[in-house]
Amino acid sequence: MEQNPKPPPSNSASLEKGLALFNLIARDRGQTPLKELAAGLALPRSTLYRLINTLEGTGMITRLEHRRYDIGLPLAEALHGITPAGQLARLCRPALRQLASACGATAHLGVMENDMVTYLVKESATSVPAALSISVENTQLEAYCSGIGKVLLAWLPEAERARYLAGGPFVALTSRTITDPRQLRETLKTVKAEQFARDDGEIAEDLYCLAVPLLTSDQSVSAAISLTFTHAGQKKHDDATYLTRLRACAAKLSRASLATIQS
Amino acid sequence: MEQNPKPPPSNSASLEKGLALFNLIARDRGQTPLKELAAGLALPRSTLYRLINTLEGTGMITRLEHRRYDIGLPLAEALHGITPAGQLARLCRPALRQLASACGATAHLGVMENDMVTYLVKESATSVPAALSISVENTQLEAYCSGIGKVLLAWLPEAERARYLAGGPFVALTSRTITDPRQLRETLKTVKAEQFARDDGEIAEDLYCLAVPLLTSDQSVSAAISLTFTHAGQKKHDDATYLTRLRACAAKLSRASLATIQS
DNA sequence: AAAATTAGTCCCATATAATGGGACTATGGA
DNA sequence: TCCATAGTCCCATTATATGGGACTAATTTT
Repeated sequence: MEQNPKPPPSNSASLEKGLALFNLIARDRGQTPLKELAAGLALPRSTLYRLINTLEGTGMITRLEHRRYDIGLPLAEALHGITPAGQLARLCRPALRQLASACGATAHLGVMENDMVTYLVKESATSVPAALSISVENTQLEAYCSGIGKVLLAWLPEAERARYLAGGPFVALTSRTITDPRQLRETLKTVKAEQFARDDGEIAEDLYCLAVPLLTSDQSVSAAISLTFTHAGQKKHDDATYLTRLRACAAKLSRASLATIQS
Repeated sequence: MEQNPKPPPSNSASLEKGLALFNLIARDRGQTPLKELAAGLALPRSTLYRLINTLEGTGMITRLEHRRYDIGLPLAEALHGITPAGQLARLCRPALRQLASACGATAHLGVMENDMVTYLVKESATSVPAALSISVENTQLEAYCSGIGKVLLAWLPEAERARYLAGGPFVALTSRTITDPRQLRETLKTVKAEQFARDDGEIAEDLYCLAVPLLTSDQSVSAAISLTFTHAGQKKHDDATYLTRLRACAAKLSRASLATIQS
């Protein structure tokens, strides 16, 4: 019941056990008594406490009353200011920059927040065309009319998507913007089937954009990336070429979000 | 060059090594190439990479380009929303509640932020006397006129304290408020010498308060705790009695902030 | 208040599992 | 294209994590 690629690549079992324990504590935050928490790990008492003590000694966890444990203050200090979104941007930016430069276009990374797309990264090959000033890092845009938005919507759980589609109205930003919920639903179906989204002038007349998801191990989507061109501008190749590059980039980035303690 | 109490209480060496490595990465955030970063740990390459891979496999770290490593996305997600102040409050609250109840008074925990005291915890034995409504959790009060403020000022590095004292004016809140920087400086000297601060009606006529520091292993101060009584109210014992309890509580809480990876 | 249960520590013989030397391959800079 | 260094893999050795169990401390029950 391990992963297919490589059973155990090369690891340190006791480190892994200790981290698994830490992971449990970090998620539980002192709600559950240790015994119950660690039941799943099936560690002998002796070993369990040895690990607990080492974790505590290094500041990863603190012991609170009633046999409960919580994240340690030193760790909280070391990780102060770290947010999932910030970290995602940090980890993905170099690859997006490279993608943008290789394709002579603008690359974006976005996530869904309150039914809007938040752009976390924007990297451009050269100077940004004027039309592209609509997207700014750490600001939001509507989801229904952008490539990234459509990808994120397409991978949403069905219930969520239904709620979103019912929540219109979808204002037309250009003559090509999809404003009919039924048509949007069909489009999203296609997006999911084809594993990419296209925005052909739906957000601004002269913008063309291709987007693909960043899939996690459980096939859910954490974020999406896109390549945007000005129509007038330099779309030198056909969609397939750009999609290949986008997907290569997505695959590379997905690896970063893969890992978590299993079992 | 270990701690005095117990040389190595009982630990898991490989877990410790792994966490020491993680600690370095978490503080460095990909600025330094691995080799240089881990130089101090003196680990053989083989072992170093085994640890790195295990850390990466559990989502603690991510590998980025140019032999650099950063905090992993899964960890960032697990620890999202955790702040040092929040964690400090969380860890200390139970002990302060107990202290308050045992002393029949109100207990506070505060830290210094931008020359003001931020109150992170406020726990009262019974219903809060009206005079005590001045302090509210997560809001700030001036430092120069409160017990906690004076403790925090007293343990500040000399340069910082000088800057603070030069930064007046110190507005009188009652007839007893210390408003003269020179007198305040003397008071702080006494506070440091006696290891506690007293506020006798300096912030509000009928409030009496005793405060002690939460010392970390390096003798710096992260926070201070206090007991506040209404003068009219129930100060049943003399200062010494309350100070003993305050200090016992402080000692207990200090342990929580002690740990960090040592060299 | 005493007895019983459970948490947490300590010790130590054993063998498991981390170690690290070294060969090998990938990567990336020049 | 070459060279240096990063990173992987393998394996014999033994250092080190393991876990049983005795023991103490802290809680809870009666």
